[in-house]
Amino acid sequence: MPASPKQVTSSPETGTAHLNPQQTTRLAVIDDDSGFVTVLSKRTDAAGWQQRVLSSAIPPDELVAMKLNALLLDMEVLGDEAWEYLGRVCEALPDLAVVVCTGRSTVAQRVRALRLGVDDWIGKPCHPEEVMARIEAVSRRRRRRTRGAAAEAGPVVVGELEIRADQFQAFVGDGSLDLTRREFELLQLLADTKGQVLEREAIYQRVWGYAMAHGDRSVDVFIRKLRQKLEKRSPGWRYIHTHFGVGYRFDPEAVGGVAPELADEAVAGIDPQAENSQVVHRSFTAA
Amino acid sequence: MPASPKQVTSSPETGTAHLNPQQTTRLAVIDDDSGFVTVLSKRTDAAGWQQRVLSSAIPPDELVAMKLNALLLDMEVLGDEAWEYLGRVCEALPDLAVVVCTGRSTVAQRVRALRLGVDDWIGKPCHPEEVMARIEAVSRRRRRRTRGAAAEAGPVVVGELEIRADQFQAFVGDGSLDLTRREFELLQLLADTKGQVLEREAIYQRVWGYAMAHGDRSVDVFIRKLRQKLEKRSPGWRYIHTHFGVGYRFDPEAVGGVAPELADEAVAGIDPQAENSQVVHRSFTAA
DNA sequence: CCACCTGTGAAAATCCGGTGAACGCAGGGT
DNA sequence: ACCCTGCGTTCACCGGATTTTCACAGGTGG
Repeated sequence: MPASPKQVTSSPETGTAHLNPQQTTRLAVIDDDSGFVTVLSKRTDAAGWQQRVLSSAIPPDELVAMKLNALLLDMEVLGDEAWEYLGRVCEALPDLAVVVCTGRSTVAQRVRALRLGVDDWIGKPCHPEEVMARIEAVSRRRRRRTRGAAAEAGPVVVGELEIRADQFQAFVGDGSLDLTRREFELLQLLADTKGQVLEREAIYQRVWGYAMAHGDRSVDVFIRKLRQKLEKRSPGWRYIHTHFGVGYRFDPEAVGGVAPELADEAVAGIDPQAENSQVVHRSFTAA
Repeated sequence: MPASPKQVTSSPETGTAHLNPQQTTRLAVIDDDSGFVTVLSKRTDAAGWQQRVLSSAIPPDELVAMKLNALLLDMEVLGDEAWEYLGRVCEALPDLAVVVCTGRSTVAQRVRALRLGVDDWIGKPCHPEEVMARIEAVSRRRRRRTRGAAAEAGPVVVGELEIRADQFQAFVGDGSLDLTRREFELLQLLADTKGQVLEREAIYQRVWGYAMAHGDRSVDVFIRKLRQKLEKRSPGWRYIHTHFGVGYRFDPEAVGGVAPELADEAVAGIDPQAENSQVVHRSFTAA
């Protein structure tokens, strides 16, 4: 019970590329050219990649469930809906590395695909080694980006909080907030963008790794959990502010349990009932 | 007491129909193939990219100083030190998009370059459009991550107003106007089209995201709310002008005892432009 | 002076975000 | 193999914030 560090462990990498630095590549291949697939598989296995081969397109939702890092596909197996499918996939999983490897193509087709969100286009025939190198190159940026921030130097301190990326945990003094992975990732994102108002979609996108479905309230729920844990360890500080109709903003501010001059008001206002919650940020405009 | 928890506001889907002045691409090209460079430049200029052409390698330090987004280079002009140079550049500027565009090459060379940190490798001859599309594709990921869609450029200042897209809010000095989301979007649209007279239908279409029903007065109501909040924080300035029978026009002008001549000037400069000659609003101020 | 428009207030209808709780899944332990 | 527990997702409900809708008053133009 006492602050047992629990954290990480669990949960396989949530798909979010955001916080999975070190992780083997999880690749899905949509192609029916058995020769090509076989040869490629041999290499990827040797490289320790996890791979799944599909002989036809599958809905973006299922791709999400696979928690992939990269997707390699041949336009030919997609048939007529190829473009529309590419568009949907790239939109739903903006963080997924999408590489097309297909036969003959025109400049116009390649440009169209690239503009649609595809990360690279390779013509067949091609060497598996180059395919892998290109997939790595595409994945690299994301990894460097996210990892850079994470493995970063010292712990980040905001307000009374100490966020330790190396522990996937946050502390107040020596007490752990006991955040789950998702909670931690959310907190880290917020802290990284301190002061900015983030829309729910943007938060979801960056923490969960894929597009938020209309009406999903996960972000709200996690914000609540975070607030609870923050309040528990660091009462007297307000960290997460709600911007009605927009999203949330992280900005630590000591809230006054202390406002002597307004004693009466304050005393009256002291309602022990935690219930109040109703944060209501109202930042600027002191008025 | 419930006096006024107020905050920003909301608005569902709608969205964002605004144009986003995406940050321009800053590209450096290291190549001595004048024909290629010329053709490419024509395209990049047309696309609004900022570009610098170099006929030989320059030290990474100088590349840093140029604040580039992308670097396009031909292995041939680098000579013997090509590999070593690529390595240094990729290491020194991890966030720079590095694309090689060169003549014949072997799989081994391409793989080597990609593993070294190069983001893409294109063989010459190639179509400039594809080169651009690939550079965009490489830059895309980083851009998405670093700046959410909203954060774009700095705050916009008009009159006494400061419109901060990253906060979904407008300020006068340090005081927030306390705009709701819809109000903010309306203000943003107006400010973006400063000086133009917008018809109600057009405003509705762009802020609400769908066609305005006949007889809907929402736009009028929101204009009133905006005017109230603007007046409250910035008296002495007139921002929204009514064009009878047409719509509204945003144009900040100091009003009041202070600089009459300025006001005249401004009014005079306005271009009626409405097809109906009749218009000619003349904002009833002066008196 | 007569149609039209636009400015206003306020009531009515919606939308939003905070909550508490139920579900389903997966890992660990027995 | 089975049960227990932690975690992430989904729902339904509720009070409060925001948007729409209305009816009327004041202005504008011809």
